[in-house]
Amino acid sequence: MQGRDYMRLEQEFFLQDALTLAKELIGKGLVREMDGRTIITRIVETEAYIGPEDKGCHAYNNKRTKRTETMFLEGGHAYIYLIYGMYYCLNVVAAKKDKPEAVLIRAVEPLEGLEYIQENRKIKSNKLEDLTNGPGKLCQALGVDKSLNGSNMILGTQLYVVELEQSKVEVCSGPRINIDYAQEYKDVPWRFYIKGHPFLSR
DNA sequence: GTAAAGATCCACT
DNA sequence: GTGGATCTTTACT
Repeated sequence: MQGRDYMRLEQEFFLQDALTLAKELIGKGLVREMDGRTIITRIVETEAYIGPEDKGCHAYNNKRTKRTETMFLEGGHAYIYLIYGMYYCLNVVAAKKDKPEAVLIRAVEPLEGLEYIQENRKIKSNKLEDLTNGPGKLCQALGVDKSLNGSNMILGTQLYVVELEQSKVEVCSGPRINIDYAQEYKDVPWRFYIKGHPFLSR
C-alpha cells in the first residue's frame, strides 16, 4: 500500500495547542516520500514546546529569530533545525499563526520502506530499534534535512501525517529529555509516548 | 568578528 | 557511564 492511500489529517487537527497535539500525534503515521520512494512510520514518542512561557523552547518569551520564525507559522508546518552541529530534529508546528508552539517527534516505528531507512542510516547495530528511536536518528532515517524546514505537512507531498487504522493506544506522559537548562519547566510532563513500546528513545 | 552552547548519537572503557 | 564529534545559531564586543 502507498502512503497516499491513507487519510490525511485536516488542518484543524494541527491548530490545537501543542500539548493536545503532542498527545494526539501518538499512533499517527508519519510519511516521507522522496525520489519515488515511500517510507511510512508510526509516531510513538513526542514532546511539546510552548513558546511564550516554556524555558525549554527556542521561542521562549516569544523570541523571534531567523531560526524560530518557523514556529510562528500556522499549525501543520514542519520546523526542522540542526542540533549539536550534526543532527536534525523534526517538529510539527502547532496552534494558530503567531503562536510559537511545536511538537518534537522523538521516536517512530518503521512500517513500510524499511530498506530505505537502513540505507539512510548505515549503522553497525543490527537492532531494528536503533534505526529510529531518537529525534536525530529518525531524521536521518527519513532523509529529513533543513530543506524541508517550513514545508507544509497538510498539503505537502514530501513529508506529511496520516491517520492509521490502529490508532487506539495507551499514551503515557513524563518529563522531557535533555533540557536541564529549562529550570522550572525541566520537569513538566510534556513528553508523551506509547507505554512499553520498543522504539521509545529511552 | 568572536565565543559559547546546544530539544544528539556513537564508540569506547 | 563517559567523552568526542562537529557546526549553526545566538548574543555580545
